Amino acid sequence: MKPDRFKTLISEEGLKSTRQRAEILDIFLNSTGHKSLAEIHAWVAKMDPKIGYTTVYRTLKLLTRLGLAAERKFADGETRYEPTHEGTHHDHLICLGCGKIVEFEDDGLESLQDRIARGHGFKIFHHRMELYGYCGPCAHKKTSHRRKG
Amino acid sequence: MKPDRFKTLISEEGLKSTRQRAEILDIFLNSTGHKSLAEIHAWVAKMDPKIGYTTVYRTLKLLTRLGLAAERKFADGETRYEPTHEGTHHDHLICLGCGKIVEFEDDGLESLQDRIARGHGFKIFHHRMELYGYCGPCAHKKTSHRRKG
DNA sequence: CTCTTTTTGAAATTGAATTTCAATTTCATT
DNA sequence: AATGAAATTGAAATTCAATTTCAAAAAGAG
Repeated sequence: MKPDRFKTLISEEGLKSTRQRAEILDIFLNSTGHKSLAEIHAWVAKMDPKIGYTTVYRTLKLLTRLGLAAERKFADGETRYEPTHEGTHHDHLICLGCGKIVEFEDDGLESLQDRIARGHGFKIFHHRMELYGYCGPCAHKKTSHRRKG
Repeated sequence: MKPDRFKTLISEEGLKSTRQRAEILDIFLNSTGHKSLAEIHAWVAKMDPKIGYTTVYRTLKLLTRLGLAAERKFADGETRYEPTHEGTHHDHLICLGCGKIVEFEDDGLESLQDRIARGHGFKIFHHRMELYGYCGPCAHKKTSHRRKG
């Protein structure tokens, strides 16, 4: 997102465009995603140590409200933020070995959930689907350690 | 579960069978499931006000370790416990209106997740799938309020 | 430039989860 | 039934992330 677009977007909300917000947005949008508040703050602080944790917290909440960020909470309980420009809807594969998080999208899953919901008389608005296991490299490491077990 | 079976199970673990543990287990197994620690403690305290919150907490952790309980964390962030005698594997439908939680099991979902994981080189060990929406009655209420909207 | 409103950042607060520790209870052994 | 080591209990303390408070600083409309 261009700095000017953010300025416009934010003033349309009746909010003020500040150096802190611009810096945090810039760093956040260029991050890989699924970062915790502490991680994002660490990055921000590296660029500008004057920016406080609270401001990063509030800015991420703001970005979430504006639809630029999404909050996620996986099994480890940490709140993570991902930029939403990464494609609108997706679910996650999470490696129990190295912690890698992979996004995926599956139409079959979407229709299956609708079918399940209908079967129970529910109308679904959103869902959460996370698959926990081992990615290729980690699965391989585990297997080779067990060799001849 | 019979009191004696629990006594046996617990002594096999090298642990001690106490009145508190027996009472908590009894109340827990006869609950509807998906109850928070505070809710379970409230029930327990109703039967025996001397039993402390910490003991309920520790006992539920213990039951989880023994495989008699399962911890769940839905979108509201509260940790909930369900007795595992309710059928081993299932996922959840959660009503955004009344909070009702319905369990479901779907073989198609299981095979689909395997297919997705394989496509990304993952080996899956467990997953989390929650569908959020409105149950029949709540969906109906919402619609009728909107009538002629 | 001025004034009002918003934002910032450090510190304080909240609230659930977890740990501590002295007193109590269990239970294997007398 | 009595003993004593080891586990358990429960109240209080601690932890830790999330959130709020509040005085000082910054934004931006006029």
